[in-house]
Amino acid sequence: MVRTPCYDKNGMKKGAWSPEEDNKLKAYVERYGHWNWRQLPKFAGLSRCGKSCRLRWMNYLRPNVKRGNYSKEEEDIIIKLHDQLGNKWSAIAEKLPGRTDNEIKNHWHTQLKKHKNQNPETSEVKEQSDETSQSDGKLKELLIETFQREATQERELTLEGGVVEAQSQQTSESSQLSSESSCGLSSLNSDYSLFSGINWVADQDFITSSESFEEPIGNFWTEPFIADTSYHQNEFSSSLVDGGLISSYVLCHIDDAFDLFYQSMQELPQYR
DNA sequence: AAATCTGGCAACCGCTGTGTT
DNA sequence: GAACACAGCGGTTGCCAGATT
Repeated sequence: MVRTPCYDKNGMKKGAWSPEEDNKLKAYVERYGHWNWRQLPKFAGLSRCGKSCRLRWMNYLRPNVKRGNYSKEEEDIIIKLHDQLGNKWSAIAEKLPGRTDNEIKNHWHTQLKKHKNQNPETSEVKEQSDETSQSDGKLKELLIETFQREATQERELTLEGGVVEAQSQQTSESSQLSSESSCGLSSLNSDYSLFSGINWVADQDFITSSESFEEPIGNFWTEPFIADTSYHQNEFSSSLVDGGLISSYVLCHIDDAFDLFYQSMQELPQYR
């Protein structure tokens, strides 16, 4: 099922990921964000290339990634969108929250392509008509349902995260600041010299290798996090974060979900 | 029971687009 | 505008598990 682990000439590990590697990557990204995929493995204590880390995170470790068990509705959406968009797997994945482009692509090649060949009439691109409206209606319903499910999950995460956040704030300053960076740093310029003196290295409990870093380690995590403030566009969000009620990481995902939902709705004819 | 075939999926590779210098 | 670095995308491959012979 998976490639056997091996090392390339640069000493980079390839092939299947071990649970230990998964834990390191997950812990690092959740804590510090993916501010630079190329540099990330070094700081996370992984002997992997950045691309490999990104892929593993996006397709497997990322929160809310759904695996297997495609519903009929989801398959219909994939078929419909494939008719419209072709092999734009990332674009198709955007319409199916929780599904990754890689997984959709695999599912297409292993299941839906056959299905489509067997039922060619279902794959026709229909003109704007009553039929289209009907299928768009179903699509809309599914999008709403999916969005509501995602939003519920996010709320649960928010509540859990808020408690954890509040607790960790009491015990450790660094945990508060690091969690905020999970989202904010992701959108930052990769020139991390902006943050000279930052301890980007994962905590030692995430790292088993003896690799050390010579960059001076400063007190970044106890200082105001400038970049992240630009991310919150309303006072409510900011106050929640400032108040320690929720982490900006959670807020980012909620924002993403809203954006995705809004974008999806905009593309339906009756909502244009 | 052993050998072979096939399906499914994780992961790699190479290309492209975008941003920065 | 050229050169470079990086992230992201889509095609493809490698390998395992289960099915079939």
